[in-house]
Amino acid sequence: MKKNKVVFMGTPDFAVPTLQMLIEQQYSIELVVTQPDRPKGRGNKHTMSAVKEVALKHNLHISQPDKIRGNEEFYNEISSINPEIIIVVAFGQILPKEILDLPILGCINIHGSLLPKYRGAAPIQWAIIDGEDETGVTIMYMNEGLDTGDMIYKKTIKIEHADTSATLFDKLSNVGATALQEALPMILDGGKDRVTQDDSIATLAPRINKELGHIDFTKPATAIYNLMRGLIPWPVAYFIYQDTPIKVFDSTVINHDSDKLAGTIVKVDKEGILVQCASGMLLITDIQVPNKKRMKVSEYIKGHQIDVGVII
RNA sequence: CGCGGGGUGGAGCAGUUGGUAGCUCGUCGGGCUCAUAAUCCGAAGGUCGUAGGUUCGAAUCCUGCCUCCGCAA
Repeated sequence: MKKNKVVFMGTPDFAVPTLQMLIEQQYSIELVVTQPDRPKGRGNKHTMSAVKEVALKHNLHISQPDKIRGNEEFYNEISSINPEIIIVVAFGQILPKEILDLPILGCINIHGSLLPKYRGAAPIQWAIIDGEDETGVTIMYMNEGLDTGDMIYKKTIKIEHADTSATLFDKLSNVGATALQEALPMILDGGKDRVTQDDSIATLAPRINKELGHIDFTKPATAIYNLMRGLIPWPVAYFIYQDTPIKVFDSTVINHDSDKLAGTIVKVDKEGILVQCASGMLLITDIQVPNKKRMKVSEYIKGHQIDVGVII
């Protein structure tokens, strides 16, 4: 039985495996901090975070401060607990210095990349978009910088050709939990093996936005394929056909070229929509148009027309 | 009271001066063919989500209900 007093901070699905691991390992979780319930979904119903659901099920104390910075009430709440360690996984807010300094063993973060590469909000997506072969998680001490703290443990996994951000999130959330489990003894021992990040090889993984999903067919087919899978499940890559944005959910890279310009629709049939790119072609097989759900191109063309020769 | 779209033969869609329904694909039968996912001929299959209203008459207008979905990070 581990008696160390832990505060857990996290919000989405990604953080759930770690919380469950801490529960199973019988750490003394004094408090779970998560984002407030937000209006979400059709009809704007208030929905609790994935972490809150788990915390409720295990009768853990929950705190949902609106803002953490400058929030005296929350600071008092957490400092009165006097935690030895604070574990932060995809929490969604920057922690102020006074909280970082609180626990004697430090604030620990699980980051979804092999630091110092891909610091920032969207490390998993960018690793895929950049066509990386592998990525992983890093267990690190938090400081005031953006994912710049000392590292204590890493775990690497391969990025499969068919991986999307959705599948990789899933994998890494579990890898993150086991990585932390393996790293905790070192941390509880004072973290003597911490390694400083080499800032000179650091890269940034900024927040993803919708516009990033607009496919530029003057890029190589492979790059577009990587962009597509990196933007699943959100915001999803798209192209514009006759003023209608069409999202691309799946496609295949074809390794030879037509004699058409990049961006030209070369062929349309039940196999999919074949588009010439800068190098190679992309066979688009799964799409979604506004107000419709995702469907195969073979289904879509039964009721809609897509003309060959159009440049998109 | 967040915004919005839809429910029509197996699938995807069309059907805004209201007059009992069409298209593409698929399915079935047949022809052609060494053969074929190719092609040709033919056929089957729909109480137009549901309850009610307006009307001589509604898939098409109005109301309630059920139900599916998209956008909002």
